[in-house]
Amino acid sequence: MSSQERSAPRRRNPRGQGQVLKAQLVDAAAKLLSTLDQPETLTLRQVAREVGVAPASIYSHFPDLGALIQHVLRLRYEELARLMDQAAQSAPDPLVDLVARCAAYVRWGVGQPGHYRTLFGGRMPDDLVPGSAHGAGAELLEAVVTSLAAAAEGERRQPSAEQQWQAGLMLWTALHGLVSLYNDHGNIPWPPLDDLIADLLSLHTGRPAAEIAALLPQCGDDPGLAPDSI
Amino acid sequence: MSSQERSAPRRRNPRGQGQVLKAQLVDAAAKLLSTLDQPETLTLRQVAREVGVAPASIYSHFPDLGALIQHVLRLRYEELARLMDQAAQSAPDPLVDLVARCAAYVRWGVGQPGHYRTLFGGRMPDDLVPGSAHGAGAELLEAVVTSLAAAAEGERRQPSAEQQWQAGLMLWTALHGLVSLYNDHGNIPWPPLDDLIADLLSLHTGRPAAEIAALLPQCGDDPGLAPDSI
DNA sequence: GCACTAACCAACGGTTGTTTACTTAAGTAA
DNA sequence: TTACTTAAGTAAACAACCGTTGGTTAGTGC
Repeated sequence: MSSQERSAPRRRNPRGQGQVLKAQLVDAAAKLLSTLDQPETLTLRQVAREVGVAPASIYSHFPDLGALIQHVLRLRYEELARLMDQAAQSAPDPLVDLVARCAAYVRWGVGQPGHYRTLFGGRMPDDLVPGSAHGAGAELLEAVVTSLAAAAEGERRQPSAEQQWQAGLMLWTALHGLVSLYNDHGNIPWPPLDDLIADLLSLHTGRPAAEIAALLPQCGDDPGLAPDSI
Repeated sequence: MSSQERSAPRRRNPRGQGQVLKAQLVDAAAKLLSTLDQPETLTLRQVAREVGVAPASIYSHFPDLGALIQHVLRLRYEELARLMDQAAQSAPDPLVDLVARCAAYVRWGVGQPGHYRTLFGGRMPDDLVPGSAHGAGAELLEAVVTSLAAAAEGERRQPSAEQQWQAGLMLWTALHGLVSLYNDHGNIPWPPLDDLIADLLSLHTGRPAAEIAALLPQCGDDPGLAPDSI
């Protein structure tokens, strides 16, 4: 697994290029976080080994291990938020917006199980997860609540603010439960993911599942960002 | 936290009472598993300290740390299954059965966050979690699927077996997401738990939330087992 | 006294995060 | 070219843990 056991003493970066190692450290930590069975067992020395550098060298770029992890998590969190916003940015109406947003959420979570668990699994100490400090993805949640409420316009009865909030919460918990169990229990026979997303959104919007399914963006649509950054 | 630093060398148990320590070890491990922020970082030496015993003494009763943890998890799993069955055993009809079962699940999960995470959080290595080896609470899931299908009898269209399975899955993911997020993110303003349960079951059964809420057993009903065994 | 059981002590080999002191090399200015 | 400065990274050590083992002690009941 490790690229180099003890091969070359590693070509040192030139004078002003100290940031190169920093980027390598971030990439390696991200890769390990998403690869490890238990992301919270990420080790400073693992990162150092992955990059091929001495453990102490990390302290030139991050004050401690926690700061490195926190930096990686912040990047992932921003990536997810950006992805959801991009998915919804050209939506012609609130329902499409909601569907695109939720589909992006689920697909990102299923596509990156390690990162998802690390961000939303509640495993990391709270002060390490960026969103958690402000309410665990509060921005994402609020966007979903807003979209859901807007999509529910024109219903028979206008729900109160509390009801809107509760409905959004329920939707988020359902999305989270779907991603979590889908990721953690691959051994049970899951239906196609898109069917589940459509079914879930159908339940929470009251629209027929077929209508939702027709609105689901294709998997290849709007990748948002190429998988270059790991 | 630890009861005794290094006080007395611990009164030795009498001749035939070697099992006393075993029970104490199980209790201590269970307590630590439910208390620790990261249950998977449970340590043999932590258990030994909690009981006030030398680390090596554990090996008289369990072959290794994994066996001890596995034993504790099996107990918790059986406790949850028994609790759900007891909650539903005197249900007059499938809907009440379903509501009682799901309410028991959620309440147990919310009442014992550490145990719930340990069992269903996907944190432990698979071979340590008893249910996971056979499909992660497959029995619980099947019971829910059955109840949900029975409760949906008399609907307009009879769903196919696949549809029943998918509906049960969706219900379980929703329950799991609710418990997980409720436990992990206490900082966001949650509505009363019973409201959420009623709302969730209302979505998944198509019945009015008020009807479900009326069926919810009171919190004190049928404790099933006293909180004696930790 | 003797056998047995319950539990202990000390150690081994390993891991971890972090610190301190040091080396090497690149760029800069004389 | 040579000397100086400073960034980049290393090596070695530290103290704290970990799971596990082998051999040992001390009480108990016959």
